[in-house]
Amino acid sequence: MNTKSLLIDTATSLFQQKGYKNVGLNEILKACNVTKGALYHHFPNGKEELLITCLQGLNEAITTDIEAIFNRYPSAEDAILSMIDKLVHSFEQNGTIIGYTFSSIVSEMATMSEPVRTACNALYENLQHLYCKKLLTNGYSDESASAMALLLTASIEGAMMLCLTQKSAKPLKTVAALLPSILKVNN
Amino acid sequence: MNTKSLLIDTATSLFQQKGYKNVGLNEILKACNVTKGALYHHFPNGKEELLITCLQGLNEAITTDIEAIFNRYPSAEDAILSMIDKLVHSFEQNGTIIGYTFSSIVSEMATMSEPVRTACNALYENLQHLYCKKLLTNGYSDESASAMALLLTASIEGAMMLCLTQKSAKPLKTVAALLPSILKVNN
DNA sequence: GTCTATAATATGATAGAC
DNA sequence: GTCTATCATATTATAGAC
Repeated sequence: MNTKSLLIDTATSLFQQKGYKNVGLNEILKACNVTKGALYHHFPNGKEELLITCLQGLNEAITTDIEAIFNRYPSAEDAILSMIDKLVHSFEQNGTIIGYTFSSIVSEMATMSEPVRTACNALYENLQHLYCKKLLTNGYSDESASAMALLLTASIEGAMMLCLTQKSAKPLKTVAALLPSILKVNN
Repeated sequence: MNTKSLLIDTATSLFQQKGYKNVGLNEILKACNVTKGALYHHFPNGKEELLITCLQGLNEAITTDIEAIFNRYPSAEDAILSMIDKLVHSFEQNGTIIGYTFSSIVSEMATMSEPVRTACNALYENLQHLYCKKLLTNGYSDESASAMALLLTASIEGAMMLCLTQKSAKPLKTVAALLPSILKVNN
């Protein structure tokens, strides 16, 4: 893998786990054995530019991943439950946030940097768009699909935060257990 | 107000708005005209001790506040909607997180400091306990009340993050609009 | 209990050789 | 494109006078 991709991959993982400010450039550089000179060659605007590139990469990766899952399950309920299940497993394996959540970055940076806020917003909008599309194929109306997509995004992200504070995947599982009846309500 | 309370109030507000790492000691000190010597007299263990004290104070303030709202509305639905409404208004007025959300702190610190994680966890558990109690008086079973309390906590906290990235209170309003039917599902 | 001055360190960023 | 050495600054924390 080339240096730039290596930097992005390493930084993405660290940012997701520990947030933005908690990860120093030196930590990223050491983790992937790249020097400061190389980093500033690829990202002239430094750390923040690296973060935004990470968020954009994450956006593409998440889209690919979720679309693959959604294509396997015709039913929106099955599809979403399978997606959460994947989230639960990765949390239980790694003990940290990986995958479709980036709450650490959002809540830390949304009020601090406008370009980062925009990148985070694009990510959430894409996520909601994917959910929305799936719900529409399952007979939801335009407005109830979009409202439900927002609720899904919010409750999954919120549950992830509870998982972090509880050091347990239980909150995510509880939300998953409630979803079937909630999904039926608005359809 | 005495110096210690002043420090706690100022720091609580700044931490909620900008997170932990984004707020330097100097910023807190300057905002309330207190010197470093005074801070370290009251909080010998420095910034992290101050944060934990803030979280504990927040816990009490939130309990008082929510209990007051809940006492005004016998119906769980009315009570929770009124609570969210208060959140919406304070977001629209201030443009930042104030009140019952502390996602910035949680997601930033849960993986970094065990004492802070514990304090955040206590906060969420208290929140869920309050919701749970209210739902129980409205005829929910033990288990469906506790599951619903978790969903409420997660979806409100998640919606707050979407409000931050969208710079709009709409996500919180959408969640509020969906709540009535969701609350009916499990009761 | 509060003040100022200072320490020790870590941060992001830059310059210039190769 | 990558390296090392260095800079300027901000961070938390401490010491000691009052």
